[in-house]
Amino acid sequence: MPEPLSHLQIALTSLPLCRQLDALEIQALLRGTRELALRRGEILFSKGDPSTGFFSIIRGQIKLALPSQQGGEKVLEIMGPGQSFGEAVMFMDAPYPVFAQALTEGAALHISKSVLFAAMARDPRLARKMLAGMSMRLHNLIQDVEAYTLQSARQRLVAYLLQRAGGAAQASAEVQLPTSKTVIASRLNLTPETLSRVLHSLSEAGLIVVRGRHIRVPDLPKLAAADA
Amino acid sequence: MPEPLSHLQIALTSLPLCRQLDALEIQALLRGTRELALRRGEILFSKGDPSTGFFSIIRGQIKLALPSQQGGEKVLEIMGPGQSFGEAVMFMDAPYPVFAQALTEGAALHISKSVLFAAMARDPRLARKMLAGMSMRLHNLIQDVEAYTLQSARQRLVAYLLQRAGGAAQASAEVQLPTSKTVIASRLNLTPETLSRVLHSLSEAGLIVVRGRHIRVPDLPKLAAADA
DNA sequence: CGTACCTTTGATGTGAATCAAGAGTAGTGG
DNA sequence: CCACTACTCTTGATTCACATCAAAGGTACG
Repeated sequence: MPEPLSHLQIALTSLPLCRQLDALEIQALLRGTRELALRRGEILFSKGDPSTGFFSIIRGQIKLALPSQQGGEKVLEIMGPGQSFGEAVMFMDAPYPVFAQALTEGAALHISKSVLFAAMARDPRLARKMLAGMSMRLHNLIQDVEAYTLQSARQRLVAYLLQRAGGAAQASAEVQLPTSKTVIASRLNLTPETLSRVLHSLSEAGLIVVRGRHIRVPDLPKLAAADA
Repeated sequence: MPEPLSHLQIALTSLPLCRQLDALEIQALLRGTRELALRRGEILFSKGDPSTGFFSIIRGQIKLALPSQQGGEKVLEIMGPGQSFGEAVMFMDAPYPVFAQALTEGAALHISKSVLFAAMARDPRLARKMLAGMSMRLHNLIQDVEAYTLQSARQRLVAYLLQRAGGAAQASAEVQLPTSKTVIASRLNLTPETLSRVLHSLSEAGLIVVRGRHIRVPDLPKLAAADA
C-alpha cells in the first residue's frame, strides 16, 4: 500500500531535472532533500561558503549577487519558482563565488550533493540534464558579459524589456518588473538614478509607458529599433 | 598485434577529458576526431554557426570573442595548447554565441558531437568530467563579470598580472603576456590606449618593469596591495 | 501614522573612450 | 640586407556616458 505523496515529493518530482526519473530514484533523492522556509532578506549562503548541495525555488524570489568592497553589491540573477541554482559549485572544490538572498518570503528545496551524485552514477540521464542546464547558464552569462561590455545603459534596459516581453514578435506588450527598480538597476549594472533617467527618456520618446513596476510597450518592434 | 599509435591518438589520449578512459573508448572517439591545421587569423567558427562538436588546441593560440556592431570585437578568452572549447554549445540547440579565431599558426582537434554523446552514454565518467570542466568555465566567467562590473581598469590589470604570476604567493615574478597588448586590452575590456597608460602608471609607481611583452614584478604582495 | 526605504530630479565630477599623431617593431619582397 | 609597408604601441588633448552627491517627494508597511 503506497504512502500518500508528501508535498515535498511533489515539489521534487516537478523539477525539470527530475522529469523522466522513475519513482525509485525520486525516493532516493528525497532522502537528501530538505525544505527551507525563507524570510525576506534571509541569506541562503554567503560568498566563500562551501557547497553541500543545490537549491530549487518553490515560492518567492531569490537573488544571486556579488558583494563589492564598499558594502554595495552587484546582482547577477533574479530567480523565481521552478528555477534552481548552485549546481555548478558542487562539481568543484571551490566555495560559492556569489551569495544568495531571498527577495521575498518563500520556500526552497535543498538537495544534498552526495545523494545527487549517487543518483547520477545510477542514471546517466541525470548527468545529461545537468549538462543541459549548465550549458544554458553559461550561455546566459555570456549574453550578460556581451551586454555589460558592448552595450550602453539604454541598450541594456531595452534588451531587458524585450526579453521580459518575450522577444519583439508581438506588436505590443505589458511588462511587469519582477522586483524593485533598485535591484533591477543592479542586475543591469546601473545605478538607480541612471535607470530612472533612462526609463524617463524612453517614456518621453513615447516608446514605453511606466506606472510603478508596470511598463506598457505599445510598439515592441519600434522599441527594438530604438537603438542599433 | 597492436597498430602503432597515431599522433592523433596520442593527442586525444592526453586530453584531460579522456584521462582514465580505456583504449576502446579512445578508439571510438578517434573515429569522430579530425585534425585541423590553423593559419594565423583563421576563423574556426563564427557567431551564429551551428555546433557539430568541440575543439581542443594542440599547438598555437586561439581567441574566443564577441563581434561588436561597429566592426570591433570583445575578446572573452585567450587559449593555448591543451585547452578545449565549444563543449557547452553542443548541449543546446542554440548556435555559437561567440566566434573563434586563431591568433597564431597551430593545430587543433575537432571531436564530433555524435561520437562524444555515444561515448558519454557508455561511460558515466565522461559526463562527470564534462560537468567539472563546465563548472570551471562558469566559475571563471563569473569572476570576469565581477571584474568588469566591480573593478577599475587598474584593478583588472593587476588581477590579471597576479593571476598570470600564479597568485601572490611568491615574492616576485616574471610575467610573459601571451599575445599582443591590443588583444590583452580587449580581454580586460579596455582600449589599447588605456592599457598602455595603466601599464605606464604601474611602472612609474615602481610596481612593475615592462619590456615589450615581458613584465617583471619585483614585489608581488606590494602589487596585490596596490589597490584595495 | 510614522518611519524607513524606494524613486525621481538636478548639479557636479570623473574614469575611461575617442580622436589625433607620432614612434617603435616586425614581417615582406626586391 | 635593406627598404617598404603595416601593425603595434605610446603619448597628449578632448569628450562623454555614467557615477556620485544632494535633496525632495512617494510608497509601503509595521
